[in-house]
Amino acid sequence: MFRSGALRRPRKQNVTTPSEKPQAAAVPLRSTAPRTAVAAVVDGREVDLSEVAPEGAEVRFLTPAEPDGLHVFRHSSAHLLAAAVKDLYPHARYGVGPPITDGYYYDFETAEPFSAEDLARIEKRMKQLVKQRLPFQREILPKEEAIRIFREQGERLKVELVEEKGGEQVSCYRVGQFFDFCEGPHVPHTGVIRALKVLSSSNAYWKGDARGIPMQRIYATSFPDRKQLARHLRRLEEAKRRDHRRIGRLQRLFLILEEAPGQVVWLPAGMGIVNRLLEWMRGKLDRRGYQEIRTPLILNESVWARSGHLDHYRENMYFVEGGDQGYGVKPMNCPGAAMVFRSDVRSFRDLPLRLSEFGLCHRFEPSGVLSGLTRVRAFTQDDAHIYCRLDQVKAEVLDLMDLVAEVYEAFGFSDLQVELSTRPGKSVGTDESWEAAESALLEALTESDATHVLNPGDGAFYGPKIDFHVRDALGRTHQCATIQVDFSQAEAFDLSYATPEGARERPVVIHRAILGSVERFFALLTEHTGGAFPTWLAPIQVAVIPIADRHREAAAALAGRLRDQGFRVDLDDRREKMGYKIRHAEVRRVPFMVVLGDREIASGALSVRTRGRKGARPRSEADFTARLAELVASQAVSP
RNA sequence: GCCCACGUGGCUCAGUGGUAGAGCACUUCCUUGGUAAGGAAGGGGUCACCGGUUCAAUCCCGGUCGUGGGCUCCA
Repeated sequence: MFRSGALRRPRKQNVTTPSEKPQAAAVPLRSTAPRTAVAAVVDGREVDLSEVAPEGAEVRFLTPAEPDGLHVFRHSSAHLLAAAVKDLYPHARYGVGPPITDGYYYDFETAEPFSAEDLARIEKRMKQLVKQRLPFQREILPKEEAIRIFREQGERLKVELVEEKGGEQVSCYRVGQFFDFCEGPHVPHTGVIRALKVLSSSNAYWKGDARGIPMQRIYATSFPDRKQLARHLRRLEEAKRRDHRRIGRLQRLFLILEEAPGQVVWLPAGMGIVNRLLEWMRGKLDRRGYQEIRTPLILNESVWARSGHLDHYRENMYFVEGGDQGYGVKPMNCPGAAMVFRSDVRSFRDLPLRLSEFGLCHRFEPSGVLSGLTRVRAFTQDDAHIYCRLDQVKAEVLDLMDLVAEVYEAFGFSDLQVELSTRPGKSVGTDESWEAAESALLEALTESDATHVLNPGDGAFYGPKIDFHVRDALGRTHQCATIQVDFSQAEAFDLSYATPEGARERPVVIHRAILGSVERFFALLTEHTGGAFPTWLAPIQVAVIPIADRHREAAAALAGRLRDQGFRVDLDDRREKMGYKIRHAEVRRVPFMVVLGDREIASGALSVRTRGRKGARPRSEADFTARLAELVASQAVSP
């Protein structure tokens, strides 16, 4: 518990609560707020409902139904979490506790990490505090006073924060016995946090500095009602169910060997999907004037010295020796592409030169960040380098945006978020070229009607870029496609082309990946579809299931006919019950199951079951194959 | 890389200081069955690896490797 001195309220004369201001004759916002409001925006400033709006002020109320309101709600929940932790573990010093996507966390400095039992206790305590409907009370006090209080309480982290961030007057909040440095606003009382769940704990560092103070972070979430919480928890379950590592195991798509951490072993089923995916991409690239190349996996160190990787990327690279020469394993495909460009005399007539490469890149990632197919040490980039003039950038980017949309829509990803990142502090290239490139990107974005977010100063040192984030079936976003302008490569590799006047000029390079890493895209697609791959990609498209031994011959004949038409068919003629085989196919998410028994043989029709749908419908073989062919040809998203 | 947890048959996981179990999967036999698991029998594990403590280690301790979650979305 807090020592008594710390508990004492700051003396009255030091406190300026809004209600004590002269204009306090007016009524607090709360009295006119809708029931679900958690805070208000008065003239653009977020405030507590206990505050009073000045005459004629513009007032808007925030509810958890909107992002800003939910933010306040979760922020208050974080305070509640810290309050519970301080009740139960008085020695835990509290750090920071912001709301995050889907919840909030709070960091504590403790000797011992929190166990699962601790988390359960904390959740229980939080719920007790909710029942008490404790008010969130704002207190404004002088900086020195706040520092004194936190120092008395032994909260050295808070002292540090107040010293760093506090103005002359410092805003703090009290909820029950818990007192925290915080700008607010907050919900009126803990009672509104009706549904909460403590999720997990893990390690973090004070201010994110791995050399700094280790902290124990507790993740939790909260909602204004239990239904929403239940829905969220169901979604978490669903995410687990769709985990590409689980499905990869179940459907025998890929392996990751202990002997080769961070690298993927593609099994036949997964390899087939990847191959079909890449063939499909190749078709698109052909039509858009790309020329595919393949460059060496390992290149002499001199190349990496020239490209700058040796200076800036060394710790992420693998090196090998051959003879007395040192070689670097490529972490990116750019130098190879640059050498292809340089291998011939280029003229302005050759531009834009679009060189694509499905290049296998190796990057030494720290062991702690590896994860399934999403964070690996070896991956295939669906890369391309477009060599063009600065004035061609816009047209190329427009074409790329079109390609990105086309590719992602084909898999049912309709929600693409676009980010434009501009020149960072440290960068190469002239002011004029940056300006031209940035405006080319911006114009392309505008013309393609893409709503985008601006990330000023977040571009690469060699040029501005556009990143794409896709939203999957569970509402999670993933960074995939990227378009980057590069002013550095042409210089580093002395690339040039002949202008109409016969002069030599440096081309601008556009790097771009559409799928990003093929491995990561595969993971995304697996989780997005829950393993129910669209028919054109599915490892097995049809499971042919004979009912009894006497139907095996007809089933084999049918399977043969389907295979002759190019379909991928599994003939399940094991001596098992039909229901068992149906289940087998359903679990593997085979798009179609065709059951063959006496009835089918007599009628000549097929009984076709579609995955995920109970029962079967009769269909003529011709209809069925026509339907299959159509699904494949159109690359239908479902089934 | 750092912190925490975990590593037991192909998979999911139980378990104990006295050289190990379940379900699924697999094999064989019986069953010939109408849209998500028929029955029986059987095979399969140096309990991740290396070292230590102990009469005895899968279990306790240390190390290594691997896996998982996390490592600021800034009061």
